[in-house]
Amino acid sequence: MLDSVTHSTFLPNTSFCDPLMSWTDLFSNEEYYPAFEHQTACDSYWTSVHPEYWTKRHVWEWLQFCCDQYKLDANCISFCHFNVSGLQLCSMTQEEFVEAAGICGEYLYFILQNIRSQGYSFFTDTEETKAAIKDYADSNCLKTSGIKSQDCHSQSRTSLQSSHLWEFVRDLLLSPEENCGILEWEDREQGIFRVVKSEALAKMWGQRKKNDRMTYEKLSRALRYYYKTGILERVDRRLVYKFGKNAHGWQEDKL
DNA sequence: AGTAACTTTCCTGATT
DNA sequence: CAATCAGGAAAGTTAC
Repeated sequence: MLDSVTHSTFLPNTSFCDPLMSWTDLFSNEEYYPAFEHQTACDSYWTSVHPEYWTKRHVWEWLQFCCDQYKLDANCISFCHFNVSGLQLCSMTQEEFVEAAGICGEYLYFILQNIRSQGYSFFTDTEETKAAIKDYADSNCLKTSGIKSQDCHSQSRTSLQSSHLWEFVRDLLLSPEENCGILEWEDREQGIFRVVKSEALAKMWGQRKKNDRMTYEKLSRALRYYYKTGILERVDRRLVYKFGKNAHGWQEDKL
């Protein structure tokens, strides 16, 4: 059951998710406050969503967190460069980060890559990563005073890290805000869904796996292997799949 | 270090 | 014709 509630309960909006106080202060200036889409009904905080699925608002929340926690100088950050979705943010190179935020950009890039590869648990989970953060910050004359265990969450173990394709697909289906019409339910009760944007799906999966050579052809081959194990069942229609008896966490009444 | 499960890559051929 | 589906084969990756 635990793994079926992944993104929605990944992190409660508590502790370090101290809201928009300093953010508002920082960006009360119009020119640094580009309009981004209004938060939808699905009002998630950035920590509850994988970076690739962040909305522009999530990206801003993340920047705010970084500024607050790592004492980054917000004046160094060109916020119009970060008026992007999570998908776009994840495709930015280190150079682009530096261009957008100088030395802070380097640090932001480092933090983002760690979140992407290790989940939010990288903040606390191992001494190694803590040391890595400290080393990195030290070598760049940045403060790490904000990185404290109490800033994080004991329950931050989730499937963010889980890289199984079917779970990725399931979680995307369960996140209407993030999936951008890439996947859609055809029969919610029976677990039948359709791949609407096959290339986008492959791209997103490729980003998750850090593999820019991923294609829908290859992704679909992996999906077909699931027929054997009962994770998926065959539906004789193009781009249509159905969760099988061994898939879990997708059913509405069991979430 | 070995293994098994899972994923990626490539391929041939069929279907839509 | 292009996109997709079906799987076999083999190599690569990851978790334990």
